[in-house]
Amino acid sequence: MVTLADVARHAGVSASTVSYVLSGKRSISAATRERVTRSIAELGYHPHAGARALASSRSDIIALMMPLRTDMYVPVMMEIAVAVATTARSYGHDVLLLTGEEGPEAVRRVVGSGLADAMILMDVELDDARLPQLAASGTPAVLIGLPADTTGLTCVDLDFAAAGALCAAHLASLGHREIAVVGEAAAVYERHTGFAERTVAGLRERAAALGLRMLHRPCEGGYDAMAATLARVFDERPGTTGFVVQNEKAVDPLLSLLRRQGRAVPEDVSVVAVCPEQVATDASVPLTSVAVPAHEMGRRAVDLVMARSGARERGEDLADRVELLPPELTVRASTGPAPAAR
Amino acid sequence: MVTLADVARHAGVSASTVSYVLSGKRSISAATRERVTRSIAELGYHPHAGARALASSRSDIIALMMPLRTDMYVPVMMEIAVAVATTARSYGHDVLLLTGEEGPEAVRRVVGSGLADAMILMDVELDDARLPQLAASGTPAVLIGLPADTTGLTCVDLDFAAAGALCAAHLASLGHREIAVVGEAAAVYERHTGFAERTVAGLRERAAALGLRMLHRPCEGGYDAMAATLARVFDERPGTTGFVVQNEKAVDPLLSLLRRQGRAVPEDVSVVAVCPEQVATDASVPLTSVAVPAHEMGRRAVDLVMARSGARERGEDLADRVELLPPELTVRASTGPAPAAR
DNA sequence: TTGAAAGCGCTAACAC
DNA sequence: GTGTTAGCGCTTTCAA
Repeated sequence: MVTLADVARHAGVSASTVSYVLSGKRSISAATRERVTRSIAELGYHPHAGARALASSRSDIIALMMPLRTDMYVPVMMEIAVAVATTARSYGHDVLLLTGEEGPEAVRRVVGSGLADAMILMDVELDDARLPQLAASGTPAVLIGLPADTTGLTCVDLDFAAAGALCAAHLASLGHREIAVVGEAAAVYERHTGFAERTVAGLRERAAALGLRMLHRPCEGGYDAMAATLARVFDERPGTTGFVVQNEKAVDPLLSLLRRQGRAVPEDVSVVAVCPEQVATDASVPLTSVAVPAHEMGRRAVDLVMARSGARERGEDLADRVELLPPELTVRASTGPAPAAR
Repeated sequence: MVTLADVARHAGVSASTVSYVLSGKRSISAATRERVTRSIAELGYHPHAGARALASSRSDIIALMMPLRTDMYVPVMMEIAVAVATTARSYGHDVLLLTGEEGPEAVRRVVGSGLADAMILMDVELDDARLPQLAASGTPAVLIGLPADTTGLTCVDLDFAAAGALCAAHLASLGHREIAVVGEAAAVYERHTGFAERTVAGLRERAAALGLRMLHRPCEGGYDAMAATLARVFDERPGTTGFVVQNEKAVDPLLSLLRRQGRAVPEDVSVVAVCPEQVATDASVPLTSVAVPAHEMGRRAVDLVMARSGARERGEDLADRVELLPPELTVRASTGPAPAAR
């Protein structure tokens, strides 16, 4: 193995000089830098990660904790993870992948061993068991999602309440008076992941303000579950002309069922979705939708966690910071004027 | 920070004894082990990962390299990644997440720095640029997917050729004589990822053997692309009664379009899919399918890479090993006797 | 069954 | 602008 000492000898300088050329932490003459750089290339030197971590007590690794669950829309998780990994690289960091399986213990293990020096948690629950552990460790961390108590925490998420409000306002502006919300699986609400509730709260509030009647129904997703939900909706509110869907697995079934029932979209019924862009554009009717900005969320999470790490090294202490990304509604082919208003 | 020396002092033993209690590499009296274990717990000691890696030159980290692409079915990638992470933990290892973005350079960096001591590559292409780099580094590695030349490599994958053959045989046994294959996006074939070609090859061969006429058409997926593909198929082969789909994004559109055209599944047309179980069971008609065993692939990849690492430490050298998982066809509601045969 | 001690390769004062 | 040197916390011979 090629070591720093080998490079130093080859370049005719001391070890520390090589180290400083690499870290840029002190000024080096152009000539020396040149010689060292050349030696590094010639010998094919790579600094040993473990040795560096030991000496500097920084591993340059961010741990990313993912949920194991399957009731969430997986591509969003994946897009966040990829965004985290690529953004981390742009900061010269790598990403350690942890699954939720180990639970709070993983936080202790990874941070206690110095394996990672920062952490990003995905799919945070309102009352997440990992948070006390994290707070106690003092590790710079960023949550994707919003827990009940954000004191001392940094969080990133889509502003789901605003997203809900946006959907309600859009349908109202088209003259719809009765709308139905097809939500996530009941388990998602029971787990209190937060985002689903926040969307519904935003919808409800704006709907009330605009004088809309609104019905909210959780839905497991899939064809059969959607069929049952849809039947119930039209049974209870035959006058429903607008749908808001926040459940990727319910999108295709919903459109397919409406078609089969002879309800044209958007002539008879309008549909707005809260979902990733691709789901909206790939649907049988391109959907008017509020995008879940997965990539942006991953990127911001890394930006924030790096800022926190930097602050910590400078001895600053950071205030809580909750960053809610503003939703954007894109109008496509699935929404139009309410039938009565035409 | 609590160090090994702290534990040793607290337990009244030497540092090496603590180390050996932890590693189990030499026998320790029950009494001593007990004292040491207690001290570790009391002090809340966690070995420093960097120091350990430096002294032992093993990081206990497996690097997992994922593709960045979006034309693959993402949940499969994700399920493999989660399976890799959880299986790795059962071996006491962690997983470093690399995206394909850095390309071959990532292999050099991660292995050269001793950050990871083994590697798993996903979505390997027939002529993958990372392979020479890997071979040169001598790092224990396992590929998920099959390159053109597997000399000296360990690979895991579904036996897609056998999967194709199984689909052809199933349709033939039901009396179908003309079948159409809806494949992955053209880009997937152009990239020569292998799996798509292998499925088609297996289909073609068995179809020929059983006297089936077969048409193969790549498809981008999504509603519009599927509509165009379907029109062409029935235009060229009006007698087509069986479909094989290997494209998750085409499944729902295909079923939806057939329904709209008044072709009942499975009475008029049978459909077999090569896809994850969930896609098959969630479809509007539960699909007869050959599952892509994502979890199993991730798990086996870790098993094999750990075996390779172990062998390397014992100085053995391993022969090539290509492990093709046997496909299983599950009959559901989307296939039935060919109309003519009823 | 246990201890002593020599590194592993790098960083970061401290000198000049 | 550069060199010297003392660790960082652990593993592993070597010795007892």
